[in-house]
Amino acid sequence: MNLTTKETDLVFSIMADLSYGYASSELRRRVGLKLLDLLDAQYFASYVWNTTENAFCERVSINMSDDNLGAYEQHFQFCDPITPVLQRRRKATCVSEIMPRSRFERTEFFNDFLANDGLHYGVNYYAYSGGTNIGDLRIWRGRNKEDFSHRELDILNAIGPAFTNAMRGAMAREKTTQGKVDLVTALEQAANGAMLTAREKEICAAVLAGLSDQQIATKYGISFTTVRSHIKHIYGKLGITGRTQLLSRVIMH
Amino acid sequence: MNLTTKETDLVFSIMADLSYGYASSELRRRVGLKLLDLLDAQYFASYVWNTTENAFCERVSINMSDDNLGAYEQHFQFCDPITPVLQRRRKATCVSEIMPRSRFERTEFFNDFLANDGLHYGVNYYAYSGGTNIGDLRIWRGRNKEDFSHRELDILNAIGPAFTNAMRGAMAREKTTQGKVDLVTALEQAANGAMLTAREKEICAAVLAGLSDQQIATKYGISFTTVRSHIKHIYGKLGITGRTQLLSRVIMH
DNA sequence: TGAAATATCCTCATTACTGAGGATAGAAAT
DNA sequence: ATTTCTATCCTCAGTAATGAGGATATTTCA
Repeated sequence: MNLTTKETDLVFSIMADLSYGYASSELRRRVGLKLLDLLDAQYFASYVWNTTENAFCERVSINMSDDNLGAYEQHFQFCDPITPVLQRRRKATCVSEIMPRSRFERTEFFNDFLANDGLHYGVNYYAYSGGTNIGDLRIWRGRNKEDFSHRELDILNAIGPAFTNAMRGAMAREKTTQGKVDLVTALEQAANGAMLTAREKEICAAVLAGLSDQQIATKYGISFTTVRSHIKHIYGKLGITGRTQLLSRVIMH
Repeated sequence: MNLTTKETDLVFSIMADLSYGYASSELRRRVGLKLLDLLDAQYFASYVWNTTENAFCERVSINMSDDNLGAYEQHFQFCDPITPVLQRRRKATCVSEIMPRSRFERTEFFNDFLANDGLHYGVNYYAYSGGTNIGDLRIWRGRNKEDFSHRELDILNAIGPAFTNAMRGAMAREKTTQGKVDLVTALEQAANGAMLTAREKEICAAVLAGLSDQQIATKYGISFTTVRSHIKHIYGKLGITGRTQLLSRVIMH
């Protein structure tokens, strides 16, 4: 398989997006836009499977009606004859690979949901991390188009693992409060190691929160000079000479 | 730019390698092998810059003599007229872009080291994470070949960011000092979000490392006022008013 | 090629921080 | 009961950082 100039540009552009460090939703939106162009498709949707609720959440969509997708989330996803099968696949899969076209077009799911928005030919890719579905790519073409070819599936399959990896990274970064908690525990450790008093720890945390000496004084209702005294003691105990060193000291041991 | 069948296969294969989760050295070896094929080159070397020792370490090489590379690590890297310049670039750069061929071929570095192993035309790519060089790709062609073309540089530049991202992930997995890596990735995110330039990211990282403005100036060999300029721009882009706020901004999002 | 972005350098006034020297009152430990 | 620790307050000299105003050369990109 060779790639045309336009395809090469799009593939490289997607690679760049996957490496940039976007948040998971922005990542899916950007990749979706470019995949539509790359695969000559018109409709894109992406969800993240929520294991606790057993449902698809965090919708990202392009060219699809919100009402229809709302209906999918509320109703159709629970009587969807194709997505659970597609979801089990670990590679890009056309709807037509798992259900004959004739039968598919007679389903309620197709007639009342997909066709409602003009979706006729679909291919899905599901990203997995350690057995957990962490996001998907659902690409659809309209009635006037044809089904996806092997070539197009190959392209999607090439991009798939890179997308999975990027989603994994994005979700790891989004795992809430991680940094904050780490900072607090790191501070606690450093403080205990250096025998900081309770008050000194408090001041220390305030410094790390980005407050100026005067702000700290106001916050704790003590005088500026008292704050300075505390900070001087903290520096002495930690063997540092300034607040920026405080951070590197606390974070990097 | 279009890609031939062979090139497409190699690009997709590299993408797969970059997403697989290999250790950093294995990652570089695999990518190196495929890049040689992709760029019609014969020699590959890759190092990771060690900031504490100010030297290139963790060699991975293909088709190059161990003796010669040993000499590079011991001696030539410290009197290398081209690599420090290439290293400062944030994109794939040919040796011929930074030094005229005629002058280059008269250097001791070329005659006693490179030509010794048959290396004539080279292109390098340096991966950066938050101002830190976390790995490189050095690709060389022999005497009987020609210099690398723009097209080949474009290909390498497309793969570059994905390689950087993969290296970042690999090193995060390998690093035991979790905090440091978290800080680096957090910085990377904040920097991307605020559209910081490469140089600004570097300065930003130095500030976070606890260096004073004067120390930063010395470290990068620029004037104190230039550092101040960069920092001023960083504050403007991030909407903050001081370095302690920078800390809380980067750490706590 | 021309515009925009980037990296580099500069001054000057002001503010914030650091280091070194105190003092005092109360709590905790020996 | 005395010492040590802690929290609070103070001055003052010196250093570092900030904000606002530039300038210029190079690189990048449309």
